[in-house]
This record gives sequence, structure tokens and C-alpha cells, in this order.
Amino acid sequence: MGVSRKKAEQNRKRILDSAEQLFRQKGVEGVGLAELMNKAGFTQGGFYNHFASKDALVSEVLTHAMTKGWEQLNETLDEAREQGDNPIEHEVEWYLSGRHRKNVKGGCPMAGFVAEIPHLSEADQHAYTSGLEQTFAKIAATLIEQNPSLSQTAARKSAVCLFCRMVGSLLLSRAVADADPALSNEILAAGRE
Amino acid sequence: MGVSRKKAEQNRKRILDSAEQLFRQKGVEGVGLAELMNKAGFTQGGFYNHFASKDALVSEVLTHAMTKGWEQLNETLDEAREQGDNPIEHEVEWYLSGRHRKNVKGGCPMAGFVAEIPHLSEADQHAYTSGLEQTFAKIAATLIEQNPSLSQTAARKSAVCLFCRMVGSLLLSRAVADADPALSNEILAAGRE
DNA sequence: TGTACATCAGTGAACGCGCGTTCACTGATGTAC
DNA sequence: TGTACATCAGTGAACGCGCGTTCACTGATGTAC
Repeated sequence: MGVSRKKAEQNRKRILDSAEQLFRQKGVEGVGLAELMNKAGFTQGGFYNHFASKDALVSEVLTHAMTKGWEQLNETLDEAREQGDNPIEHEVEWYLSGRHRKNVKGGCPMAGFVAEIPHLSEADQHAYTSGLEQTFAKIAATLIEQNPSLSQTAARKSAVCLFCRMVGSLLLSRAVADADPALSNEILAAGRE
Repeated sequence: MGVSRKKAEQNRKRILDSAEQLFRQKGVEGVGLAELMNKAGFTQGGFYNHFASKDALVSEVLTHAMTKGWEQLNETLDEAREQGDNPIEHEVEWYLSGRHRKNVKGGCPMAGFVAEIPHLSEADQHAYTSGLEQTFAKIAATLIEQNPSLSQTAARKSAVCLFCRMVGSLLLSRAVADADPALSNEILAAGRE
């Protein structure tokens, strides 16, 4: 159609964003390229001007989501510090909120993609793993920042334990959100304490 | 081919078992009927002698897995009581073991199917939800049995919290099992304490 | 600066393939007399 | 109990469909002179 390079770059990002939302909603296998391109506002054939294959798109979506998730974690912690709140409590409060549960198209990529990871490439699994490791380290460091008497190993163990609880609560509350909203809320509430 | 009714009933169970294993390994969408029937030792066409559709099979697999999971929970608790162990600790010990992590084809259905649930039928979501509710109730009752001074609401909250942690730990440890076995083990170990 | 040409994002039709499902057929099992 | 027939689990080929991918084509953008 004749499109400037700048515009083409924007279009590429539109495809990535549409793909991320659909992959999180329906799972990678549940989304076709036609649907995906249509959602982004294009026809199917143009896909290969931007990506080598569906797998390549999936990789890019995953790493992009992991990066955004990492930035979001840091922003949430910084925000709490500025407001004088407890950073970890602030993070948990957001993580186990109705807003985050409802935000299936976005939110924490560690929770959103956890079930897809075993079916993805080795490189994708490594990207996920290093994102998780980063998250554990950040939470552990923040716990020590709050309570400097905590040992490294104790903080690390607490961080791992806490994040597992957050992910489990979010996933279970999402799984029962339609069938039993009260139970779904109870799960979030229990996790917040 | 001419097969007795008893044999046909056994074959039906073979199909169900194969399907459950494959669905858990690859996800419901990642498994075709041809592959599934082949794994069970049959040709594709015979599928519809046993099930009305793939969706009907999925429903049956899910409810069957939920029932088995419930029985397994009760057995594990009873086993611990007979051995004089703490039932909850015994359950957690098994749940967050390398054996359970490796047993992707079996194990806890609440963890194994959590990501599929949002894509399944309303009836399937309800089956999952009531299984989860049963599990929470059982854990809460067992906590009170161990410590009768615990209030109903406190036990319930602890039960929900504990099970979320178990599910989150198992899923995250499975997700990184190939890419970083040490981290995967650390996640299980942190959850066990 | 203006003109001629190359580039390449986007279109839309087509490809082979595997999906869920259907169907005509087989033949041992189960039933009726 | 023996015979004739109905049943129905299993086979294997075929159906339409949507998948990921390819391709010839378009035309505004970007480049060279």
C-alpha cells in the first residue's frame, strides 16, 4: 500500500500488542494469524513482512511482556516508596486486586504465560526463567531494605515463597472468577494477608 | 472388529487415560483426536463410538481427573494419620516433591488444568470450582483437627493461603524445570517450609 | 529541485496440511427363536 | 442347544474448514542522479 518506515514500525508494534492480548486471553495455540492480524487492523498476508514465523512472534511477545512486567514491578515499588507505603505490601495489594485479576490481557507475565512455557522453545523458557529469577532477587532485596536485620537466605526464601503464593492466588482466582465470584474474591483476600 | 461389551468398556477407559495424559502434557488445544486415539491403540474413526465430541471427552477427562485428585488428597491425609505424621505437612511434602513436579501427566488436577479452565465450558468451570472448594474445605478441616483451638475463619484463611502457595510453587517450578533445575528445586524447597 | 527507479509494507488469493467430524463397511458378540 | 439375525466397536477413507505459510501484485515512500 506504500507506507512510511515510521508508520510501518508503528504497525509492527500494533501487531505485537494485539498478539500479546490474544495470546494471554486464549493461549498461543488458540489464536490464528488471521485473527491476530485482523485485530491489529491488517490482512493476513502482511504478517511475514514483520515476523519470520508465528514462533518468532511468540518469542518477541514473551520477551516484550517480561520486560514490561519487570518495569511495572519497579514502578510499583518506587511508587510505594514515594508515598511512604511499605513497597512489598503495596505490590501484593495491587497483584491480588480485582483489577489485576480482570486484566487478563495484561498484568504479570509470569502468571499469564506460566502454562505456555513448557510448550515453547528453549530460548523462550530461558527468557521466562531469567525474568522469574530477577523478580525473586528484587523482592528479596526489597524485603531486606524494609528489614535490614533479615539474612540473605531468609529474605530469599521469603521472596520465593511470597511470589509463589501471589501467582497461585491470582491463577486460582482467575480460574473460578466466572463460576464462583465470591470464592474468587475470597482467594484474593486470603492471599493479601 | 467385533469386541465384547466388557472389552469395549476397557477400551473407552484407555482412551480417557491417554487423553488425560496428553491434555496435561500438551494442553487440550495441542492434542488432536488422531494422536490421542493412536496413543490409546486405535484408529481415529472409532472415537465417536465412545464420545459425542472432543468437548465431551474434555469434560469427562476433567471430572475424572478432579475425582482422582480428591481421592488422592484423602488417601495422602489418611496415610499420614496412620503413620502418626502431621497430615498437612505430609501432603505438602508430597505436593512439593520432585516426584510430583515430574508427574506432569498426572498429579494435582487443580494445578494441571488451571490454565485451561477459562477456555472450557461453563459446566467444566463449575466442576473445577467445586473441586477447589472441596479441597479448601478439606484442608481447613484438617488444620482444625490438628489444632482444635483454631477458629473456622482462621483455618479457612490458612487453608486457602496454603493451597495457593502449593499450586503457585508447583507451577513455577515446573515452568523452569528444564531451563534452570536448581531454581526449580529452590522453589519447591522454599514452598515446603 | 525534479525526475526515474528501487524498495518494501500491505493486499488478497492460493498452497499443503492436520484438524474435528462423518460415513460405508467389517465381523465378532449378543439376542431371539 | 443350535441357528439366524441384529448389534455395534473398530477400520480407514473422506468431508469441509481453518491453520501457518507463500506468492504475485500494488503503489506510496525513499533514493540516486
